[in-house]
Amino acid sequence: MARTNPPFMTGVPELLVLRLLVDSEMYGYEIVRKIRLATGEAIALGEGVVYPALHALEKAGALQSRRKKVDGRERVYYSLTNSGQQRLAALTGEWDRIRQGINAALDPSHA
Amino acid sequence: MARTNPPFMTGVPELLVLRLLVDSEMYGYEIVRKIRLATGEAIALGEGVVYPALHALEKAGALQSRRKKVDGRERVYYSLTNSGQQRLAALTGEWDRIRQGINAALDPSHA
DNA sequence: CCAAATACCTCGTGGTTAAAGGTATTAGTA
DNA sequence: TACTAATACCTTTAACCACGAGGTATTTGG
Repeated sequence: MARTNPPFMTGVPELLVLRLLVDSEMYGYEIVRKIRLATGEAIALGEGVVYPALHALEKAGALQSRRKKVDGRERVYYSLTNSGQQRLAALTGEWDRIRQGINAALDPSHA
Repeated sequence: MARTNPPFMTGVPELLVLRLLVDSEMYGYEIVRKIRLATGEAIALGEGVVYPALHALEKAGALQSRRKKVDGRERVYYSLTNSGQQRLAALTGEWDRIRQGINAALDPSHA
């Protein structure tokens, strides 16, 4: 339904997924939980956001996946490719640019 | 054409327009230029973004406008309403929440 | 035995940015 | 004088993507 398009979230799922996978390979369900934790509950992405993001990133060559059975339960583990690391670097830079620009505009000291 | 949906820009035009109008009333074309300046060239919004944003905000009751002739040239000046100030406060808070969440996740110290 | 948690997935909606194009007036310049 | 750039307003089209809702199957815990 997506009542309103939530502010400031464009590109955020991709950025967070890429960032988390720097530390270690992870599976989708795990990523959903880790995003809540890593952002201090500020951002909670549903599975309907994370899974499509993972598929898109893999299709784009930024991630690779392997299936693994753990405790008789099937998981799909994702890890960063070289291309994914570059993508993360680019996205992080873009985030810093936008963030600084907005904060400069918000800063009352220019008035 | 919007080749790709640019990262991190959802809600940003609305936020910046509201913020600029705190200082003084302004007209559309002026806002377009001020946004470039206020963000240190980090963000450049076209007229095709700013004008629709102004209309939407006015329709929502966050802005009010008055026409004014300056040097024989017609301008539409916008200013914040009470409702607009509240909206700005809410959006600013939301921006801080998201920003802090993302920065926490990006911070390598958690690894 | 049954509910909740785990783990994966897809589809539809709709809000939002952005580019391109359109009109009209004024200022500068060659 | 003619032409271009700048000022100032606007709309339409298109693509994207986050989100919610819903769906399947297995395992764990009470």
